[in-house]
Amino acid sequence: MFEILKSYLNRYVHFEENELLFFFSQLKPTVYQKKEFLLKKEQICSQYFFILKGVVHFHHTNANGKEHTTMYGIDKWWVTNYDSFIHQTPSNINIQALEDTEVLILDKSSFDKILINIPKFERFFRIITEKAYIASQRRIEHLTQLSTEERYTNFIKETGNFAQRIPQYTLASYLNCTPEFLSTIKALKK
Amino acid sequence: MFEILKSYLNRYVHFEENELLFFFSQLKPTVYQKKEFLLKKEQICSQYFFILKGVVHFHHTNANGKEHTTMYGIDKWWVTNYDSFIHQTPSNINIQALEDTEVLILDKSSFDKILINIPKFERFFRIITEKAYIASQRRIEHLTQLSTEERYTNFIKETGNFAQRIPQYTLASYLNCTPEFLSTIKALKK
DNA sequence: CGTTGGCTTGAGAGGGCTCAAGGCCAGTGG
DNA sequence: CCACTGGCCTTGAGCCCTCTCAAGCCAACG
Repeated sequence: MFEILKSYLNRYVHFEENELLFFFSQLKPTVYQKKEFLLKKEQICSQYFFILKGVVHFHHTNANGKEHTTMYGIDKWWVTNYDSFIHQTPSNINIQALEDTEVLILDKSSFDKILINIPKFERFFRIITEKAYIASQRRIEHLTQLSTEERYTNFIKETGNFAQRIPQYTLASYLNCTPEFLSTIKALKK
Repeated sequence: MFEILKSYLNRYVHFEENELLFFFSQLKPTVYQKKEFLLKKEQICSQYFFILKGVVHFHHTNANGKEHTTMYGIDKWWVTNYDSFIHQTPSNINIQALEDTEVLILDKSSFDKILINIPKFERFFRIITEKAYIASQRRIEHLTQLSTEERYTNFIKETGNFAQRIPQYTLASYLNCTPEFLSTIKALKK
């Protein structure tokens, strides 16, 4: 189970065996059933999740009462609500499993402890965060530069058959359009 | 000149005097005139900028030949094109001064050297990056959840009179609308 | 096998765009 | 020091992309 994570960690920073063992000792393997919540709105997010297998989505209900997906998390991603996790403030979003999902949980207190004990993990999490930031910037570019149809086409191109694993209404809101319009786009492309 | 940066650094991580001196020794004070480029598209971004005073904007020309501002940088911000800087790949955007702008420049090679010599800076840049990421996430929320008018009102509320320091057509593209429409919105709000 | 949630289809409406023209400075050169 | 010019902002008309609302369909699940 830790093998997946080990190869992931070593891709960015080289860790010694004892450092890895200490890190792994802080992780709690957990399984969430489909539709189960990893984090609920208003809670303070005290966990960093490494997804071993499955899919989650970040979502919240906006001012007009519509559910809006802001992000997906899949296999081999570290995910958390950064704002809530870092600042220990109430979350403005839910994190919910879209499939049965296996994760490794790192508590905020363990996270802080690891960073103090093994500075290399500062490096590791800096790099992870940089990648998340770069992805976020690309998302903004897509939202502002591409038409809805282009965003859809691009999503399919980049993620392959991932779209078949998620409810279409979540994808619509992720792409920033209505389910009806996404449906129309799909019909046009056939 | 380094006093501003010193108080900024110590806000996030406590540094010893000698660590700060080493860090400062790596920085190159520079002034860019209004309209001068800090980075041009296609160049590899090899510099991290700390803005002491002034304003810059990140922009590029999109497929339809329109200039698009993706981000502003102001006093006391660390800015760079992360994607280009981290991966040492050609930049897809320009960084250009909107006013005469004083910066401290940190080269990629110095950046790498500092991180190796003083691991505390890993912590510092992790925290900086987390903040940039959180801001980026909030920007996505605004783009997807708010109307153009709400985005404008919100921008004014959050930045005060900053809007008066920048050309309105750059703000229009930052808010993801046309200059004409932004002009209409402003007229409506009087 | 009925119910419920998600997807599709279609009509009508509107937010924001395009295109075009006019006005208002700020900067430049004579 | 003034006239000129080019860039930026404004205003308006017409249009289109995407939304809202409504109805029907289908698959999954109790």
